[in-house]
Amino acid sequence: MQAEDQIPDLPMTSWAVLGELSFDEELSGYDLKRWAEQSLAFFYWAPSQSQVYSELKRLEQHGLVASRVEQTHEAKSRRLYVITDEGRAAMRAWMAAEVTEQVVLKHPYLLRVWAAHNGNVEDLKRHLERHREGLIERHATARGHAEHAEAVPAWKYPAIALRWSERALADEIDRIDWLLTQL
Amino acid sequence: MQAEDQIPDLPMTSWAVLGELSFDEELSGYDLKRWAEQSLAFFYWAPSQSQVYSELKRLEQHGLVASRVEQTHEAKSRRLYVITDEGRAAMRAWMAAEVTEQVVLKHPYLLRVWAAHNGNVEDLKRHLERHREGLIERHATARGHAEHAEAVPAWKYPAIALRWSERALADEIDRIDWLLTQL
DNA sequence: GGGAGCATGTAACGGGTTACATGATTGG
DNA sequence: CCAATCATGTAACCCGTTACATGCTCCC
Repeated sequence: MQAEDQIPDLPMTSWAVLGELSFDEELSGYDLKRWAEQSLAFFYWAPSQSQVYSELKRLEQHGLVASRVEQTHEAKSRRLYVITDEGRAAMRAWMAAEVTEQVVLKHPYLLRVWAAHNGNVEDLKRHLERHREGLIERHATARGHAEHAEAVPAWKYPAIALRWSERALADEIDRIDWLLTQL
Repeated sequence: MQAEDQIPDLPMTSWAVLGELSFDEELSGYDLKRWAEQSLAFFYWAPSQSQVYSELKRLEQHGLVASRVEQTHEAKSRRLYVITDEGRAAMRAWMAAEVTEQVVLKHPYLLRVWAAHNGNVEDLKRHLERHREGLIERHATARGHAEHAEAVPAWKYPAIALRWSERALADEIDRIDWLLTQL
């Protein structure tokens, strides 16, 4: 009776891809990659193109997704994937199970702050300011995506995740500003 | 004249280990691992034990560190590493160069928030609350380490990095609380 | 006509993890 | 005496990236 026992052992990225398909749309590897860049990338990861395809193969081997080939035009086709009932059951079980994975943060800028006695502090400040500029942009992008998602009822939870990302980026900007006062 | 050209091409974790040795203490692989857990782990990563040893080998092959064997007791020895002048030069060049690596965040809880329509929201909330408890603990630990580091002048920058981590964890806790109101 | 975007896939590589293996020392 | 900690290392494995390879379609 324990759902956990039936959870197939997949890497996290598989769950991310299966999660995308759990929104019940028929999507190609290409679609999945682009969508991941606009949502998952903010709090999880943007998988490489080649990985999306290999994860789809893996999921299909496990019977969690099914595919068909669509003949877009005479000499062109694309493979479209849908989640199966097994896939939906796996997602449910995965959601119910304890979270065993750790939150991973790898912050190359903080590594340099930590080791700042090896270099010039003004150089480091310039690096941080450039980082800050990128964050401002990402923050605006996250807000845009969040607003977009909020307009679609089925995307309630993606919208919450994107608002979280917006907040996380705002917090990160504040902390960069704080860092600049400390250096 | 461009320092960047002379930077050996090493994975980030190598720089983390070399960075530890840049504080001019003679340390064993075991020491390095433990210290990483207490500082680097908060904003970068806790490398596995086996990796520390292999990174040290790599660094020694590049001439960035040097080692000697200390005979602790008759039948027991440990290998102690120090940074070389070349290693110090490499660290300086690395600090001056543009930061090309991306900040990596992999948040398994947010992935589940994003895909929350697949499961029970109450389950998810419970997972988040457990996560919150862990964060409270980590927050206290970070503060302790930061206070400890602040007492040592040579650890000025590690102390700043740890204070940053303390703030990052406080922000993360606030965002979890916000998430719980939204679900 | 040409460049941007659509679209899919393979192969090589490597960073990093887990598991295995071993054994001494220290403190309760 | 026994468990925890100190201490080092190897081997297998795999996730994920980069680079390579190919070719169509749409729009300016």
